Amino acid sequence: MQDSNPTFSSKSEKTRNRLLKTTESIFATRGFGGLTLREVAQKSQTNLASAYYHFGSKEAMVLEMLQARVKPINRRRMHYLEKARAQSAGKPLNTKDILRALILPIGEEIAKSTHTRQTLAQLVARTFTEPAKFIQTMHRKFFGELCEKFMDELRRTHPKVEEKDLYWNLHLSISSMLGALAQHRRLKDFSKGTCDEDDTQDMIERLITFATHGFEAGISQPSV
Amino acid sequence: MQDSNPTFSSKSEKTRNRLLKTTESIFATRGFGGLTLREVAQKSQTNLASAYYHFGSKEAMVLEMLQARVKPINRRRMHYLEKARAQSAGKPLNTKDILRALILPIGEEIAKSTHTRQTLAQLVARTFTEPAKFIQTMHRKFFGELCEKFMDELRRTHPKVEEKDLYWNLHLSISSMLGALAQHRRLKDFSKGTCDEDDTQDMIERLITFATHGFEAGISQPSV
DNA sequence: GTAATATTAAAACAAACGTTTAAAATATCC
DNA sequence: GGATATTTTAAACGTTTGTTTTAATATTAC
Repeated sequence: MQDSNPTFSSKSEKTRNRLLKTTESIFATRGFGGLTLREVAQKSQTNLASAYYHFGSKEAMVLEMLQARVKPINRRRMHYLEKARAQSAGKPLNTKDILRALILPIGEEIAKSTHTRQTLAQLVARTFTEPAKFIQTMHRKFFGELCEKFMDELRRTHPKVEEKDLYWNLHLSISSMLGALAQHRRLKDFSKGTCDEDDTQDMIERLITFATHGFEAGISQPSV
Repeated sequence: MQDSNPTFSSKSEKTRNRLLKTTESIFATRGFGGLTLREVAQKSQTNLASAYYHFGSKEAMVLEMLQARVKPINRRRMHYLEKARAQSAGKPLNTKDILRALILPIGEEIAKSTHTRQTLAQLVARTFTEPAKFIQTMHRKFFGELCEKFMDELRRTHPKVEEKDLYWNLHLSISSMLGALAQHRRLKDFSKGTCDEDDTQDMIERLITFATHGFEAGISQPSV
């Protein structure tokens, strides 16, 4: 078996990236079960076996795509968190600052291009509803650590609030974010054109406000 | 082709219901693509062709299961809404009363049995992320009317708030509900045992509080 | 340029899918 | 209880799936 992660080639990298890009878009719209390697290969203008040459299996291919997408977003989340703490001069952060660090990076990624705008919202949301085991383990691996970092920050901001309440409301905040992302396209239809689904900036701001006030209402002793 | 909806039989109704029950549980955990008729038939202790005899196709079977599940929940939602309005003596309802009517029926259904507790949360959430077209049309059919009823009530409560803001925050409220339901099982793992996933009553109350305050923070002129 | 390697391409594999058909078994009705 | 309609069963259909194999084609190194 060949090395499934060749880094020395330059030409093939393009095929590889085309495959990943197609994988992303199909996985986002139809999920793991709805994604077929033949369609990915065809829409990437290459062969079926080529996908196997580069990734070894369907699972490995989707996994690699997810990692490539999720990692930079989580990096930016940590970046925002640390930046906020640097500016706060040792004082605890606002709930809003913490949740903004959680939500904003997704908005930035969505706003990057028309491609990601249509895709990433569904993609991220899908990783949470997909039942495939490897996605769940990936999830734990990628988000477990991140969640603890955010929990630490929330504990600092709300030192007298019970652990259980913090977990629950962080959970609800994350859920609202993912739910909103997953259903993003449905809003336009649902509001009969009143709401514009393309206004990413607006959505993110609304989400942050929504989550912040929901969070603070859910903990018994709001600190702000 | 036989009638796919025989109502005069009594014995076969049991097989039918067994098929629907199995369909529900598998669809909830693995989605439409992950559901196979062979597995449904096997776990229902009957034959593959039997499923075709009763429903005609995979799509029709899942659709019938969804209708049977969603309809009573929406009925209870309307019931709560009308009850609240009867008690308010013509005055506009609180935001919380409206959102409670939206959220509570799902909690009641979840609390009904251990079977539904494990299943329904995922099931409802999945109808929103599933890409299958027939689910989307069903969705519009079942929830379109309901949403307008709730929008009417929200307009009455917040007469000076812009239409767009109402839509957005109802959207976010629904999203947070579905997101929380979809990820319900993950909370225990995520909180390392701090939170009990089985406490449905607690979850529903938290959800209502979260959504209500998120909603009211998102509209420019809160009326309460 | 030639040998070695990395990459694509075509074809075939077994397994699993939704669906159909035809016959056996069961229940219902007079 | 026999005729009729209803339900269950078993077997097969054609497709499509993920995966493997084998050969052809680019690319790289010397």
